[in-house]
Amino acid sequence: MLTERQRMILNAIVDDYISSAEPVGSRSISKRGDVGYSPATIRNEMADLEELGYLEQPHTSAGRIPSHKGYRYYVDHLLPWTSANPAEIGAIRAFFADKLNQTEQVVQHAAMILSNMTNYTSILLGPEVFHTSLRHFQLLPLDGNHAVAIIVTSTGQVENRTVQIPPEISVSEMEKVVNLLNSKLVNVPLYKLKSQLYSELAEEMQRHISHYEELMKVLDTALESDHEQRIFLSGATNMLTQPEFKDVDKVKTILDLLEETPTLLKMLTPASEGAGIQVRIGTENKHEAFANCSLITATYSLDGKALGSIGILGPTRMEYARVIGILGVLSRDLTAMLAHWYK
Amino acid sequence: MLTERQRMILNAIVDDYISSAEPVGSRSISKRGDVGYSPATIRNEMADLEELGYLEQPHTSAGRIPSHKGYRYYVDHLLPWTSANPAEIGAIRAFFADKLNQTEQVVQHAAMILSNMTNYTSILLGPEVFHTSLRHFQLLPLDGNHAVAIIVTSTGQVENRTVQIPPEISVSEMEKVVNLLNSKLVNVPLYKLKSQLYSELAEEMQRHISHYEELMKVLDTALESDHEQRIFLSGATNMLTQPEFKDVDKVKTILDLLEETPTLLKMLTPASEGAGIQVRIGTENKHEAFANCSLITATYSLDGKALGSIGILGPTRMEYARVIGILGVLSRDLTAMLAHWYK
DNA sequence: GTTAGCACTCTATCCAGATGAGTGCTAACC
DNA sequence: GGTTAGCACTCATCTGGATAGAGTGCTAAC
Repeated sequence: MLTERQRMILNAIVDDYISSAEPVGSRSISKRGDVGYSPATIRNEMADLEELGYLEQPHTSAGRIPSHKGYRYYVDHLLPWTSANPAEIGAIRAFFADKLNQTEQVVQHAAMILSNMTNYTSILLGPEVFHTSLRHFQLLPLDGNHAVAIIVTSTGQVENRTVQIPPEISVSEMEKVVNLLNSKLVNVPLYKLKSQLYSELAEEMQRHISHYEELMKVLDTALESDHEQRIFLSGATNMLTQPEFKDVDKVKTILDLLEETPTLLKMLTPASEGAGIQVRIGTENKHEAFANCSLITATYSLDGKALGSIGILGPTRMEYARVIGILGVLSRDLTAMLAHWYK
Repeated sequence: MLTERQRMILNAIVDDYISSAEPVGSRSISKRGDVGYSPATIRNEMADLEELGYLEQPHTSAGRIPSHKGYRYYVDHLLPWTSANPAEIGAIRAFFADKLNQTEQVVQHAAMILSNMTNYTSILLGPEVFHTSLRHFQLLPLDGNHAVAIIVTSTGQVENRTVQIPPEISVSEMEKVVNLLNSKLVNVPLYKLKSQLYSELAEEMQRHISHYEELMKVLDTALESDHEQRIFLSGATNMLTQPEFKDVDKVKTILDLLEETPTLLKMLTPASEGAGIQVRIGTENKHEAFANCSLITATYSLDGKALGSIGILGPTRMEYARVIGILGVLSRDLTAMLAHWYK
């Protein structure tokens, strides 16, 4: 258990280090207006805090920098969990007032806004497939052999896929099948579409429709879920402006990881439903490349179900308070907008 | 006019520098098996080549590096314009055999293949809007107030956009209009859709349809061409592995430019139709940030019209021969595949 | 409990000299 | 005349030592 003074000093050190990226010494802490102690006193406390594991010393005669444990304590106990400041809130609101477009575009632009505002890297996960269902299915013939299968989801996303139509299947038959699908599969979650197709419709189709085999093959590819979750990245190069990443090799491992969609997906998937804003510091992110990074994530939702998430990636020395404020406002607004938009 | 020996020496220097990224000296050229002259002779020629502007010296006692003019000469006159080697061709072919999906996915994956094969950054421009026309238009109601406008193009791309439907417009009226559009606007190039709507259909609609004003507003947004051309980037971080970009600041200006879609678009748009493979060296790219980069582009087409283009961005010291070979094979195959796919 | 003072530690920076790659020039060679 | 060996010269880079400065830990005084 830390004393009040230790908490204050730890707070001051983290704050200082966040803005300077240099080890902070006892003198500079002592000189701050809000700290009424001499450097010597601060030094004693710093030695204690180091022994407790909250601070680290790069070398004997350098100042202290917060350890991961120190950041963790800072985030959990010292951070002012304020909302974003009015100017920032204004910018976010203006963005939503402006862009009442389709979900995906909003999400994409939100990523840009975020990275511009924070100067960190923003990662957005598009509306999640698991919680969306089929609203409408359609096949548009392109020519004799091909058609576009169009799937409209409950969140208004449109997925499309070109399929090959065997010549022996007639247009009228195709139409019959599409109607059947629309009457039976609407409101079924996307990821269940295929199993549902086999369990509920196969029998009926087999009775009424010729060329059953070929048709099923077409539908199978049409409903193929390449619904890979969409990931929108913005401001990846902001990493390059951080002094801790002035080493090209280090930054490369990070940027490479950012190009790996599956990894990002795993990272952004919230640990527990509705956990609100999560902060993962340094090695708490499972990846070695992110050992010196922190990731702050929030989710946005529709009908109380998490639809996607928003993440900000920066150095462990990150402006936690500000980012958390902005993320909070944005995720709330995104949720509100989706609710209003899709009732 | 260069002598044969000068050409050979220039060729050797460029080759050497491409693989080493270090200024090359007379001795190392002399030691190559295919050059039968002593360092002194080479030095004399090098001095001449420098005077002619083909070589540069970073400082007095360093070796020579090719100037932009030198690279240009190399590309125009010395380069073996061979095709890619069998292994590379095999990899490309395997990719096309595997991925007979929709155009956009193919393009996206092609970008990845390219950057992996070359270790440079690949930039692909998706099928171009100017040369595609409307194949089918459709409005799918989502709820009382919204509908998804779906535009299928002649190349099989599907664009979609959510629009707001004023309550006073009835479903049957909407259907009438959609049918009208499909009968009158099919095969009209996308970028002409809106003007055509006003010039050819406005009058007829005004006569037959109530709520004309509101309807036009809906159609106007529905046909809005946010057909921003799609750009697929891959391997942007490969830039970081190049020794000439070990300076974080330099690489940042490049990566930042890569995030600017409009700039890339301008760069990748071919200077002249059907120009085949183009090589832009250093400052020939209009942007300062690319002063030390070269961009090699090729186009792929359908019915003889350029549909999109493929680009490889690397340092001016780039493996021109190899990249050109690979790009040639890929653009031909992409063209062939599109032709086969959409007849 | 707090603070001033001081010796100590360690890094970063600067400078001088050594190193070596590579050139340009001259003179000799074929 | 073209080619090459030899040599002096240049210049970036590397090395090691000296120095400055930031910051600590400890002790003693307040």
